[in-house]
Amino acid sequence: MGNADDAEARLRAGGLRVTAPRKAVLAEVAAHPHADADTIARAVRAHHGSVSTQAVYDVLRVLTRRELVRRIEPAGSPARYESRVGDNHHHIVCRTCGAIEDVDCAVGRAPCLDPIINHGFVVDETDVTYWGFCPACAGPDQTVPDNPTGTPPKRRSYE
Amino acid sequence: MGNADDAEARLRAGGLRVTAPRKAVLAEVAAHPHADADTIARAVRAHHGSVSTQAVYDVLRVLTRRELVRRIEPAGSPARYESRVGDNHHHIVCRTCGAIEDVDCAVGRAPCLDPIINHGFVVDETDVTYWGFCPACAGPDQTVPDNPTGTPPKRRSYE
DNA sequence: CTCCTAATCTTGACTTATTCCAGATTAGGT
DNA sequence: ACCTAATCTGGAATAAGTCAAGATTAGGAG
Repeated sequence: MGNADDAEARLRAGGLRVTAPRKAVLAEVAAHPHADADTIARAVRAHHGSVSTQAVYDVLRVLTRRELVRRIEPAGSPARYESRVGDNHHHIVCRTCGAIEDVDCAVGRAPCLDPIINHGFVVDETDVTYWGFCPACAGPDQTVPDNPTGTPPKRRSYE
Repeated sequence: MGNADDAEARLRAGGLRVTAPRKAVLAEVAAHPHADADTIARAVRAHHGSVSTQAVYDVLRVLTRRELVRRIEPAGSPARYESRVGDNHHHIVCRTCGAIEDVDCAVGRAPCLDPIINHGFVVDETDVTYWGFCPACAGPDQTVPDNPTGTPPKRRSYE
């Protein structure tokens, strides 16, 4: 998945100028699904040249608008980015460590759930986020830790 | 709904000390569903005495933990609070003006949707957010405005 | 191939939402 | 009526992201 040439091809396909920061950001988003902007910035600096923080945000914004990446914002977490686009899949988030995994749409194509009462809204997308505990945080017996003192939740401190 | 006496009763029922800021915050959350912390703080100051910003955040945190209010965090928006709790209903959010309405759970009780593939996660809650345009922002003919220049989206600038 | 310009990138300040801290105040059990 | 843990106050700090102004550059026109 996502080497530099692939990134370049996708940028051109999206009608975007091909620049070093864009190739690098797109490649790193593909390499680190569900990473936040800061993680992506550090990965880019590690594997490619230096980039300004602003460039990373600008690039992510453009890629998101052109739908080359998808931005997700789980409650209590900074925005995350992924290069799996176009299928409206959903996410499952660990309350303890913040780990995120993809979940295929439970129902069908986007918008995959129609609200019964729509209050006159025109709905064009449905976000579904599952909350729980990942295998590591739930423990081997799959029981939910009700408060593992000493390991404060990194994400979503409420609830 | 939610006058001061009612708020006091609910605080006691939740095993919490009854204080002026708590009664005031709880009453204002009930009066302004889906308001953010700042809106609630201003409403409290307008209708009750003065309160520190910190007290409002503390109170909202405690009320959330005791499940007297529910905190929701739509992407691109500050956290919102509502006093309708215990039924895991969902929300529909206007991309243009940020208006939020309740939507009854489409399937059943919480967690109302089981992910097909759960990656070993123990899931205990499902968040569903519908995105679209409210009647006012979609226009009387219910068509989606693809970019009403001059009225930049207040919330969720991406996508 | 060279030039030109809109698009893009850089640096650095700023905003928003929220939390942390330390000390003062107070609700409500004894 | 007192005592103390819980709560509230004011102010500083933080995280994530945006804004602004000027420098650089990709890539189409000639």
